Amino acid sequence: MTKEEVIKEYRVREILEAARRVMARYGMQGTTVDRVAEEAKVAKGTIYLYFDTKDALVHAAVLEGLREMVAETIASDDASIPPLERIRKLILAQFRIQASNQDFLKTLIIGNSLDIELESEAGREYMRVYAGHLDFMASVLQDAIDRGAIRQIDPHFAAFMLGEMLTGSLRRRLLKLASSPLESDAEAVVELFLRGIAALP
Amino acid sequence: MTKEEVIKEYRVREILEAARRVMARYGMQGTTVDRVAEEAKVAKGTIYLYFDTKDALVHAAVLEGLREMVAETIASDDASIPPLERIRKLILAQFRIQASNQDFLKTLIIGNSLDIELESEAGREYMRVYAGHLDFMASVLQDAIDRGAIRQIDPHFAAFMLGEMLTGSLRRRLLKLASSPLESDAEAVVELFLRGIAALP
DNA sequence: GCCTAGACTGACCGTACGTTCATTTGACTG
DNA sequence: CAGTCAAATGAACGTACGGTCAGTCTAGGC
Repeated sequence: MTKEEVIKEYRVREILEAARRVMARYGMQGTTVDRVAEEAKVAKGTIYLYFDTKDALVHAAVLEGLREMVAETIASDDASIPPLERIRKLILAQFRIQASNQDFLKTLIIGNSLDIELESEAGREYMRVYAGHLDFMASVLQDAIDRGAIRQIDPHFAAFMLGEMLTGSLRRRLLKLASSPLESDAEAVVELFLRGIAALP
Repeated sequence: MTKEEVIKEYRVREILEAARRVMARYGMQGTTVDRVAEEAKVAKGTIYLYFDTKDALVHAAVLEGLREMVAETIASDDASIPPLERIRKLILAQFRIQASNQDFLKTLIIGNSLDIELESEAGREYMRVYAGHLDFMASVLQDAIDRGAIRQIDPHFAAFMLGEMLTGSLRRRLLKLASSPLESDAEAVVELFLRGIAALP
């Protein structure tokens, strides 16, 4: 009984890891059951002994990946140090964790929705539109820096982060994680960003 | 000649708008040529008179949508007002623009990579993991607020934005928009975020 | 009022991929 | 060593969907 469960758990783990490797290599669209089977070195039918559908397989693979990352974050926490230092440590820890899961996260963060290969004409065209927008915002920030209105900061970095906060606000709303009116989100982003880039006193 | 071009342009516009509506309703995965044809009230073959492949169609539809939004942003800019006020206006304008393109953006921002229906058991499970993580980060921030180490700010909002900056850093790197070492990004995020939530002097 | 060009149609085709299941394998038992 | 049975296999199936093309329709010229 226990032995069989060990074997089963081992198989499941093998398959889930293979699924994440395939996802990382071929993207969400290119992740087929055939490829996962080949990567896990089992027959396609075997996968269906452990997962009802392809969706269930992908679901389990992603969920396990996320759970591991969340657990790692919490494990790195130390509530005994001063608040600001604690926050700082947590941010740095999450950077480290994300970096070591890059390949897996890649499929969840980019490529994903558009099945866009970055190195394709289509991909480059999207990037041109996006980069043009970032350039514009960065130039506005650079102007503010030149006039001493905000502190010295990499304007492209700041422009990108602002964009992330903006789409993040929309995402938060769409995910139903925010019930407050849109205006208060907008004000909060203005506040957070402007303070973050404020000129040194 | 001119008349034919007008007709052609009209058709292309109709089809692209239909494509965006289908994308908004069914998500990227559920966007089929049959559905776009039905939505545009033309036969499937007609679409192939104007676009070589499905990818080209989707590409054109998304690109046009993005370009319109970028153009609207720049149109709202006023370089004659003081820098901080100018940045503030731009942020608010982008909130407005994003809000009026919600349905279209939805497919690009969420759902997308996982073809996850938010109202499914799978979707809820992802959200539980994610929300748990946000709760943890928010509790750390709440602790800092209670101790007067940072200013009064909605801790869930701040936790979410921090998460956006973190995944944003990774995204920026994967998009090859940043060449700087990971560590300097991490430091810059710490700086931007901690200043943004800093206690009032 | 016929004729032609070309816009438009939608039935059809080929393929990729998720899922199934009859058959084989091999570990354990008596 | 024969028998048993669950685990594993992979060929075969069904279907959804991108793409095609032979046929139909219509506007404009003569």
